[in-house]
Amino acid sequence: MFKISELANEFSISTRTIRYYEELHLLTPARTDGNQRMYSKGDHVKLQLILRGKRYGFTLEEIKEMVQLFELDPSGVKQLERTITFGEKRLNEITIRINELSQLKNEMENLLLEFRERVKKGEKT
Amino acid sequence: MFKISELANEFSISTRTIRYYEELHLLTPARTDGNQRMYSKGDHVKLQLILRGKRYGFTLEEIKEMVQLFELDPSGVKQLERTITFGEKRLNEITIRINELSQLKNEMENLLLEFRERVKKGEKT
DNA sequence: CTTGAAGTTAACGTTAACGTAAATGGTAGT
DNA sequence: ACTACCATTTACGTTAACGTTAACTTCAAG
Repeated sequence: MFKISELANEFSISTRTIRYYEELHLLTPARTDGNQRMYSKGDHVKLQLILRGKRYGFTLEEIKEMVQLFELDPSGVKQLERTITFGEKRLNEITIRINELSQLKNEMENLLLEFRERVKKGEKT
Repeated sequence: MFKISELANEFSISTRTIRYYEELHLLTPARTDGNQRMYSKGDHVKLQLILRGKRYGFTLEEIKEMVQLFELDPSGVKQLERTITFGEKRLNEITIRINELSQLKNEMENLLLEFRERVKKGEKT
């Protein structure tokens, strides 16, 4: 169990941000006797997912869907199948992103090689 | 050479967006006799880079630096070395992102496997 | 040479994702 | 019980990244 400031410190975000995620129903911590938020290990994992999602430009709304995917315990098979379909879509998007990023990486690597060549020649002449 | 609406259509963005990128000095198209914007092949490439950068959550300010990296033709060796250093930093960031994304991909794949197992069992009993 | 589509600048509007401040309540150590 | 610090809600403020509107100009087709 974590207090809000503990999470904030660990992830280097503000408590406001964490409470904001609760406003959007991305997190739903339990409360203590005195009405203070108590975050479980599961909340901790969810917050990690949220922050990771943000780093790839997903909106909080999109992240909400992904987080819900991780917390769902669908009972009916119909619901399960819809969940799988949605998950596969997300997975495809992510695969595309990985490929694009790899391409960008290659472009930058080539660019840097060119530059290093130029430095060499500049030094030798 | 492209007109602004041609670029907008090709990339499915608004002309306002393209002009906004010019406000931020991300693009600097030439002008026709009648003061209309004409985009070169180089501008076309830059716009691709900008949109790709956006998909990974980079801000336009950050993208500006990356785009400038691609258009720089540094003459002095000192400047070249600084450019390389900067490029290497960016490259590291991108590598980290690729790794994180791959991890997320694995997690989702496992999740989907679990779900598919559950569907199977649900069908068989 | 007119006419409609597409271009221009300037300026104000909008939304997501928080920041910040105020007023107040809870908690832990002495 | 006092102190210092953390928590709470409410509400207004801020910034990036455009959208939208207005008032006009330029281009291309007939």
